[in-house]
Amino acid sequence: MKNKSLLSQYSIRKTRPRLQIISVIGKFKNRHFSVEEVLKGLRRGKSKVSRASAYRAINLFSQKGLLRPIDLGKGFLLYERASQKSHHDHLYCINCGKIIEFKDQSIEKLQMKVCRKKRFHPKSHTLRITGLCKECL
Amino acid sequence: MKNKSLLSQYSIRKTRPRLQIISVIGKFKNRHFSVEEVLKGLRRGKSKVSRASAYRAINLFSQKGLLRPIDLGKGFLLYERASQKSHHDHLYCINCGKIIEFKDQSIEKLQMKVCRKKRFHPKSHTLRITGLCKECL
DNA sequence: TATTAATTGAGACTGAGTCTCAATTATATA
DNA sequence: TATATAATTGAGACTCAGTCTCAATTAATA
Repeated sequence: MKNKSLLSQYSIRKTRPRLQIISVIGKFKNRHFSVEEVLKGLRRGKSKVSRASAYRAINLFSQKGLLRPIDLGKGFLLYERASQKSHHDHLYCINCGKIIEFKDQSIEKLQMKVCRKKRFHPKSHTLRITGLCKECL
Repeated sequence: MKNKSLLSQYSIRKTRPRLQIISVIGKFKNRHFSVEEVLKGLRRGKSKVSRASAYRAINLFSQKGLLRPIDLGKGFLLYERASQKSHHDHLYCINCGKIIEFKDQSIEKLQMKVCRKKRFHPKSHTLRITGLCKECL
């Protein structure tokens, strides 16, 4: 079973709620999703996982490196499968909500340089550019 | 009166609640503050400004360019006087909560380059590096 | 299979922020 | 200065994401 081995791979104990959550997340493919969307997906599929457990599981998955949280400044977090792509940053269109991903090694390097200069030890960073995508102009 | 002229300067209609809010904000000096902190400051000073009005005023001030919101990913926004310093980004220490500001023109330029490549029209951006400051290691 | 430790569900709770709408107040004009 | 009009306010109910508690359940392990 694919989902079971996915959990062992990340040393996460296998429980029914967690497997159901993984399965819903699988349906999102590459789309970013919120915990509330996962909950809706569970309800649609008749899975009775509590709100508390969904939040707990998704936090755990993020801790363990299976998911990656994305903060678009919307007042709640989105998530994505961490393994599907490596770290990247986001352009976020205020008008249509589109998320454009980008990766820029030179920016990352300059960030490291800033940290060295300030003797700051980075754990993670968020770079989000908000504006209008080409379709929305 | 300094606060009154500050409001006219930004074409903001002068009302008692807004003047009281400006006065509380003045007391924070260069410190970043949340709306709830402003509310506390108002209560301490016996000013009876409603929660709704405080949020409305501070949003308006941000629109008009008097304040600048800062999103440290804490689940609520902080603000700072926009005029006191120009745009900058933040290092945020998870352990002690310290905020270290930095400005890096090369990073800004690379961001613009990314936007041009994606035909994206930036309105604002947030770059936040989270980690441990030198004191907290 | 029994033991032990981790996990779960229900729902109350929190905290930031928004909304409504009648009452108040600021500004523009006469 | 008085008045008309438009903007602003306050009270508190509400929303929404997320957390907490704790008894009951379930997973891993021996």
